[in-house]
Amino acid sequence: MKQDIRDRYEARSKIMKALGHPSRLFIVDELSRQGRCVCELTEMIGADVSTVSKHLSILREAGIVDYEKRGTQMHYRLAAPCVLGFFRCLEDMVRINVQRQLHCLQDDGGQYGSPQCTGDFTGHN
Amino acid sequence: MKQDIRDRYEARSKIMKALGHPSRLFIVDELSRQGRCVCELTEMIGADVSTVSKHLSILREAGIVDYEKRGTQMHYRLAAPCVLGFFRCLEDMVRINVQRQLHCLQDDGGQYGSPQCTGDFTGHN
DNA sequence: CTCTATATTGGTCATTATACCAAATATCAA
DNA sequence: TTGATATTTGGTATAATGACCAATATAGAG
Repeated sequence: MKQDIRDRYEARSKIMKALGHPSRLFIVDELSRQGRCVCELTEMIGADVSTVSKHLSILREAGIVDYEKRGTQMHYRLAAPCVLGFFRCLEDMVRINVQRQLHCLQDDGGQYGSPQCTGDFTGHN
Repeated sequence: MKQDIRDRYEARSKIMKALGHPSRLFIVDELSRQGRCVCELTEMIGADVSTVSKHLSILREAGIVDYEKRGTQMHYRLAAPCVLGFFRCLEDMVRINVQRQLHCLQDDGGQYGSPQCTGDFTGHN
């Protein structure tokens, strides 16, 4: 793969990577409802404030969130609302994956259009 | 955060994580045009075949791709076309991020609606 | 059956991510 | 100025990723 093309995918994957953590997905979801300070998000997530602050810096760096200083606190908000469009797809896929996994406990599939049953959810494949 | 809610975000983030790698984003993009065997994708990416095979297993595990055995080769195809909807958003964000970075070299921003300029793209902040 | 082409899996190693604590910074109140 | 609150950054230990090579499995050709 040529370098410029690789760079393109590199830049895109950085954004996907920023969304590839449960706490960060939660933050995006929460900020889509309303802006929040670090302390509020920390409270909701239940991790150390430094951990949450670092998650926010990753989201900032990816351009997904924005912040504004308000007195002693930082008020974060969603900067790229288009990522919310991902959520519907994610939910659908999670649902389908669960069905696939259940199905694979009975049928070992193997073709297009039916479960591949190659996952490790059975503990043995 | 309660356990069941955490599990929800965990399942979603697994899918985002699967898309958080340049080669895997490339694979999704390529498979959106046409199905491909591992050997073709390996050729295009230019990595070891075992590396590409592992990338494909991650995409399979996330339910993003499907495969079918065809003689001695495995024919992969896109199983979750909805992820293609992410690409437009990614491209827009990459463009905006580049602009933000350029702008930050001149203006140090700091408020909503303007660049945050907190990234490390300058090498010193 | 044997050889070749295609894929996957296991092993190893280097790199990156993540979590927490401690320390530093900044703002506001007293 | 001092103290309290909010946030970020540095340090460190641990876990997860990612890349390659080697070994294994499978299908088709001869």
